[in-house]
Amino acid sequence: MLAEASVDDLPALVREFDGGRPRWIWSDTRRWYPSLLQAGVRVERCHDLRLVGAVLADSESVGPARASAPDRPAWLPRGPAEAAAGLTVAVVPSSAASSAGGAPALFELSDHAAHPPQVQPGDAEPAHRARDGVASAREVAAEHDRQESLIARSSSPGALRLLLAAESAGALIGAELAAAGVPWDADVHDRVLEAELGPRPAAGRKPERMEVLAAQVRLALDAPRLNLDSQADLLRALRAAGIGVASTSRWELREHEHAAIDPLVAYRRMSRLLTANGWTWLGEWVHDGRFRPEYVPGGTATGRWATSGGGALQLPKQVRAAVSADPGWWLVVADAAQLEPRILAAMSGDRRMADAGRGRDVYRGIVDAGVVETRDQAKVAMLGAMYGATTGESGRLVPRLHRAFPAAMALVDRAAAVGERGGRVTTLLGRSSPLPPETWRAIQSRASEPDATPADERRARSSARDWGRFTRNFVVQGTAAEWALCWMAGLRTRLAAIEVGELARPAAASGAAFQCSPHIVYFLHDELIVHAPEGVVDDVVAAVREAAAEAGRMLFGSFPIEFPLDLAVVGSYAEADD
DNA sequence: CGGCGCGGCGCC
DNA sequence: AAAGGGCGCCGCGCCG
Repeated sequence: MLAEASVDDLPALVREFDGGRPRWIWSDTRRWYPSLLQAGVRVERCHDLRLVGAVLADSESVGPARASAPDRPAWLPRGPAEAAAGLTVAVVPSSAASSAGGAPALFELSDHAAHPPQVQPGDAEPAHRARDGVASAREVAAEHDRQESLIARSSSPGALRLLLAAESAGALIGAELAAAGVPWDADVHDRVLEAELGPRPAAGRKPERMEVLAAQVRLALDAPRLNLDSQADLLRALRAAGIGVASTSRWELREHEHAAIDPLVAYRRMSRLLTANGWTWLGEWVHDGRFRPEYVPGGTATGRWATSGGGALQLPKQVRAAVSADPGWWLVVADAAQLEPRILAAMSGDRRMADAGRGRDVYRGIVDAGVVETRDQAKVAMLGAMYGATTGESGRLVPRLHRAFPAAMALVDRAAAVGERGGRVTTLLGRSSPLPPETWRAIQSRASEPDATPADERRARSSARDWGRFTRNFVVQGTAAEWALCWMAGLRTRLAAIEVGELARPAAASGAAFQCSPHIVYFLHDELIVHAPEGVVDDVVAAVREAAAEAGRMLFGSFPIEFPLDLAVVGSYAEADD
């Protein structure tokens, strides 16, 4: 079935068909979903051809199947920056059709008014197709078939299906987060800024307190015209004053005793707050009591999300007091405690490491097992093992973990070895790392030529180890990202099923699709916040916990691993920060 | 003038 | 107190 419609009809189409629980197939969630949400319409499931195509293009699980399959079509956007526009389609397998194995329904949505087609007479393959992600309904259906075939012929279709469903759910959630927004109290934020920086300065000026600190630094360094914001000038002035630093970073400054250091560090701290999350940021990113950052699901190589504006992934603790629930609503703040060590234990099948975390803090468990003496040592050793530390206290402690947890350490060591050779590594569910860039290969081959110098060899070894640290971390960080996606996707489904009774005060600023029901408002790698009406907070807490337990089972089956949550029901994000 | 790399630093 | 992985954003300063 092929139906033609205008993009403006999409909300009505979705309303009509979503009750049948179809999986909507579309080119790019970022192209289609925001306008649906704006119309107050949510979809339950989707297949994001762009995101799925990106995973399949690299996944080693697909391996041989890819060689005999056609390439991804040129119209399919590659990167998140290339949002598709123009004529394109949504494909809906109706519940009846899919259960009967019949053909899906195709909807071809024209958007000619907004994006007139630029086809010149005689164009075989119009240039705007490749550029804008424009495709016909048949092309979208064909791409879906191609992707399904790759999955079916892969070495682990089940794991890959889970990953790709979670990835697509993540795309829906990313759009929903933007639509709902983080409830933000601009007055609280303003009070934080005044407490830290003093009164708001006039446009183009710095806060008085920063000027005072700058004057102290200039006096102490005997550099009356010094610009503290210029790293080069500052380094020169520090060295001229006899402070032997190689950089102006805070940790290096802190190793010296000088009258300039304290005011300089204080200036830096204030400058950071002012430029990253000051009044300008507040005016640009917070409107009507909501902070709406732009998330980029699947935006990093490991599968973690990125952001393309607003800096949502780096909200400093200083301003988290401004994240506050609407009247009659609460924030349910949950983060997975020591997610990455637990992920490593489970994916490597290391029962002793899993035991160390059962019913307690992982790092405590490592101390209790007699591996190291203090919790801090356990933490730096574990981080060092996952990040590839070779020096310092961390590097010295890692060998103790090798003796205690050989299976877990062998997994990350193997991943590092593959990376050092320039190979790919793959997460539990099948996301593979990118290959190193051409420049990296050039450095390696230079070192193996007969006339290679010791410097060439050093450079090659160093860049090989750099890439090895990346792949070492990739398997753990990437699998942790998969757990987090499954957690969040399961939570989203559960939240949608929670019945909200008579609600005293709808959260109007959350948008038509969310104002009466609990919804996720923030996500940060292993942590999320649900904005929940007073009456259903207990249901939301239970949903958050159940979804975490279910994510563990989906990834690791019956392997005895726990993913405990630190969870708090609070009025303000800052209160969750014990 | 805009683009880009880098240092520094916020988050996990 | 950093180290070792992943990011984004800011200001600076260089380049075309």
